[in-house]
Amino acid sequence: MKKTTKLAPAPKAALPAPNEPRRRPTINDVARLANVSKKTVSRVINQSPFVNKETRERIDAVIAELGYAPDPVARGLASRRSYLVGLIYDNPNPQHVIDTQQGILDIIRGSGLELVVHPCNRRDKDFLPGVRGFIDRQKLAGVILPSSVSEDEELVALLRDSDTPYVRIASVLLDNEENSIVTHDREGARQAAEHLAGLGHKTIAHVSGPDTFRSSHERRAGFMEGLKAAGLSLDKKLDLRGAYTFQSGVDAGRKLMGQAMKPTAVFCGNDEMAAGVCQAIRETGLDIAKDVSVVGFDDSPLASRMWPALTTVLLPVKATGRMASVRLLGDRLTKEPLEEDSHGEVHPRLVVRASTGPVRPAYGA
Amino acid sequence: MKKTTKLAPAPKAALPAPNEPRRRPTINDVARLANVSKKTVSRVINQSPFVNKETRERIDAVIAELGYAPDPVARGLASRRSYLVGLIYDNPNPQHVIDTQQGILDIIRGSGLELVVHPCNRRDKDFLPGVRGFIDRQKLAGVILPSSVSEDEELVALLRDSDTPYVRIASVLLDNEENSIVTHDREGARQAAEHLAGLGHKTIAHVSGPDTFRSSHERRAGFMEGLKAAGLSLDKKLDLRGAYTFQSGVDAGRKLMGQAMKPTAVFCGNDEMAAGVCQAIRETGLDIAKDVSVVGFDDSPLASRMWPALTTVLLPVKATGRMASVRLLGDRLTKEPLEEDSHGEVHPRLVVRASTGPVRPAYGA
DNA sequence: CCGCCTATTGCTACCGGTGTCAACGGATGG
DNA sequence: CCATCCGTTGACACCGGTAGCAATAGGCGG
Repeated sequence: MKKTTKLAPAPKAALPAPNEPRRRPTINDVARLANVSKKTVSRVINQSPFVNKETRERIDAVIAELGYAPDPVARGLASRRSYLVGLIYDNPNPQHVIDTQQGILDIIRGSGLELVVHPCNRRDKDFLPGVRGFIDRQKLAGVILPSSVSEDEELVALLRDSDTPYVRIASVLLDNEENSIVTHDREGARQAAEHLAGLGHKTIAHVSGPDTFRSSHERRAGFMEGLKAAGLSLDKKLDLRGAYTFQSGVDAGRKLMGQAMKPTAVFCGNDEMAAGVCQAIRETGLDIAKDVSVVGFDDSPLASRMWPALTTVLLPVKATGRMASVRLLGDRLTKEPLEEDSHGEVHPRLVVRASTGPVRPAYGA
Repeated sequence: MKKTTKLAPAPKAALPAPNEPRRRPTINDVARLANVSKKTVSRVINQSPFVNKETRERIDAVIAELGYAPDPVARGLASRRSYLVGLIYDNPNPQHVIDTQQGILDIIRGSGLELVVHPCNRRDKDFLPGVRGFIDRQKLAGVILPSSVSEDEELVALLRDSDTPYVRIASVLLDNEENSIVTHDREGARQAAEHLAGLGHKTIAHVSGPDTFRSSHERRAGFMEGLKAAGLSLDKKLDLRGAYTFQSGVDAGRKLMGQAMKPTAVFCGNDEMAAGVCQAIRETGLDIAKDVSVVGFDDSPLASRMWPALTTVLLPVKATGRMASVRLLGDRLTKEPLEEDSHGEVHPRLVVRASTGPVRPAYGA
């Protein structure tokens, strides 16, 4: 490429020192070579419409030749807005986090933006100060709030205060549509209930998530709707609360299988708990599906790897990450987003696998 | 918010506008109030030893009063080094990524550093350009390379070139000790082999990972060592290669169970494949543990949630993330790292669960 | 009493961009 | 033919820090 240092007495080199160790080109280099002011180069990189076509082309050529790329740090300082997108989350259901992350990255890849992950603990006393520090130190381009934190109004207030754009992902509409992605968990749960009712189950239990999450309520509500539509109802003894964890599923399952009124089917608020319930059922020597049907929610990898594979409600988490990114950054993205990523909502969908089957008349009541 | 143009002749306010909308304090504010130059304030925030004790205290007081925190973006621009730590990964075994991430975050929390995640695809043609762009745009404080990319010498060369500090996490020592975390996968695999041999198994199969990963070889080598120590060897027909994926485990399992020489035990290169093998075994109507023992590697959440719970080799991934961060950032961290996080290596450990049992004489050969 | 050394501190120039506003040349309209 | 306007462009200050080096002030040995 460059052929410097071939001849001994560097032939009256231009100002940049003879053996300058390959410095990144700056906007000044571009300006000099294109014979314009740096302001005009700035206009070009920012797609200002007030630049003469020829000038723009000349500058673009120089940029290409030099392989110039603007320094996001410098831009950040000058424009008071960094090129970082924040993902704040709590309660890391790892798969959920990864999927969201992946969705966001799918969208921002190539746009010069980067993703900063910032987990937090809402029960921690300095949760808010911590997040506040993060937010106003980094002057983020935007923040994405997945369901684990999207319901925290204090957090959202913080973002509004600091004038940071954000998008909330939640099971229902919490804010205005512009900055929300809605997952309609309720619909998925209804499908689960209908599926079980359709198989003839009448004694159906529910293990819900912690009531600090809206999604727990939504999933439970959807489940109730489904039952009701089938002319069924949920007995108090079959209505348990878990914590979205495997262990809480085990506990709930044991309780259910240890009592007089045993369910012939269980709908769980997520797959983790469903796996726990399955374990409890097995401990009693019963079979999944044949004796007791189990339905989960999320369609985590676990669901398809279990044996029997878990019937569950697929929640397209990755898609929510993509949508949230598009909402947040629409204009700043280089490539046009796919049409499917521009919606503001996703709809869960029942995936029938092997953990559910027709009710077994002999068993139970 | 802003109420300009309300009163006609702005009443000769002090220089900071009347209703300045709560601006973050800058180093200049601190300097002015402490009656020193900004350079001295800079010295204080950077812990320079050349500051008079009293001066330092006065400045610290002002900083506390103002709640001042230096702007990482401005610092980044001036010092040509950002306050961002990069995590580059490929082949996202989601759990692995999350654990590493979590480990890193445990360490950098509170230190003002943030974590930027940057997945990539090594098979992609513009993998290197992509990463290069990322690296020299962001001037990262450091980069952590988990096992999925730590073996890529081109990538490492890139980092060296751009003068970016990095730490590689790998199953063996690839570089110098200063910038490596070694996981000694081999030891874990040996334990697995010994465990199976100890249960009386003689016809033991191995499903290894793709040979593009060093870990595949290490795990296989450790397994062989264990077999050898027990006076056993690995039959060619029982030596299969998978791809670290669930489906490849299913395929391998079907092949194993479909051939004449059936194993009484299978050691898999990771838990995903082990789960696949379990599924294949079940498809043939056989029982895990009772008929065929299965051992995995990683101790992913899946392992403990399966039924029967999977005997596996626990790899402390989160700890590797912590160690890598300490290696990378040692001095820049606010809190002293725990002693346990300052080592450069971890050792895997066999976790015996329910998927392994004594060999069943009647079955197999 | 003076020159030199050391401990502190400040001045000034950047880092690599963006924002404001004035300047400039040709086209237009009166 | 001149004032105005539009389309373009550049000069300059500034974002909030850091870096290099000079400046200042006592303290000390000679």
